[in-house]
Amino acid sequence: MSDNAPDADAPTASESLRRVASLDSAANEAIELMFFAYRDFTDVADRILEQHDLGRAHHRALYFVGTGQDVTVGHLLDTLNITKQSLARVLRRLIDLGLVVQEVGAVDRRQRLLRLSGEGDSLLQELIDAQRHLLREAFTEAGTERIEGFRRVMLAIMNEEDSARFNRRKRTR
Amino acid sequence: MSDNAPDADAPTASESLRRVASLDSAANEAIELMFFAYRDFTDVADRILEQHDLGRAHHRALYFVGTGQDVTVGHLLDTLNITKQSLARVLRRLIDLGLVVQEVGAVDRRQRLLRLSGEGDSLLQELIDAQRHLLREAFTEAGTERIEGFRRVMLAIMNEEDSARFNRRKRTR
DNA sequence: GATTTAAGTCAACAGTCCTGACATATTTTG
DNA sequence: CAAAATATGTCAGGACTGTTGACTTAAATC
Repeated sequence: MSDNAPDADAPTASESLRRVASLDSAANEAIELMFFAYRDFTDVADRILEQHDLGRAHHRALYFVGTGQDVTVGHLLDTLNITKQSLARVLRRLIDLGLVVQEVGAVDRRQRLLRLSGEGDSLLQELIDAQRHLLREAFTEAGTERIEGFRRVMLAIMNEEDSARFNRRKRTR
Repeated sequence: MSDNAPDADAPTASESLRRVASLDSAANEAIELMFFAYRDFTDVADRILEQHDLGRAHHRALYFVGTGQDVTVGHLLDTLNITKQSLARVLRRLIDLGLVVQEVGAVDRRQRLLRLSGEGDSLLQELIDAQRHLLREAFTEAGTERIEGFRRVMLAIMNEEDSARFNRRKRTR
């Protein structure tokens, strides 16, 4: 059922115990894998952000503004799951620095459509390049045939709301 | 080489271009996988921590104190990559709450060996259970044969220092 | 015209991280 | 043994990111 072995006979009690135990120990290990891998993944971006006196919050806003279409403040609030105040502070800084520009929505003039300036885009590209480079190397080191396993597990870790958001974003681009 | 096709002949220029491009697009996708998966992974713990008025920093300290042996303040500083001040504040709280206890090192009396109280341990177990449960479900959903791909990629994402630390911790337990 | 919605703003507070400086106890070293 | 190094703790102060709650403005919708 779960693996593709032709189950000639049902798993014995001890076998299924072993299976559960190994799933548990893999999960225990994965707790640490998540911690260390995520830390090093964010580190490569943090080093670039530091040079511009920006933080992770700016990175996230820049990212979702730059990779989406017709991104409004409301969309950003939804995607980032933070409050209007938190976002406002971050967005204000990005706008003041000239990295993000706003324009009044064509359909709904209450909306402020956000997009990156040329400068904002080159910073974002620098950040994406750094993380993409790290991941490309990791895929090569792990073996490209392992990418699919990584993908599927990461997708399964995400909650429904986020995997829906993820797929929506993918489709839209 | 990278896929399991019997490479009868060397890859053409356009093939190797395609391969690089697909590696890039997998890496682009992975940037978002990391963001959303990590957020949901930490969320399950955050919900528990909230009930105890503790934050992520307390979680991390609790985790590494509880899963290591003869953990000193210095070890914790190394593992967490934060400053003494940051750790001190967090540790003070955990000690005041009676979740962590200190004892003077037997070999080196300058050291303070840290360990969890019964209460600290049950909180840690609650946190680990929540994340382990999420990961176990994810492994099952993705298919247990995909765990190895996930593992290897995550390990490869980690920098050398952290993968060394990771392996050291594994061996020690 | 009244209500709802999108966005911006003010004030205040909390958690977590940082730097730099300095104190104490203990171990190691010359 | 005295001096230097190490492990820990602590003080002061600053930065960033997140929170809640209340209020305003402008535009869309009913």
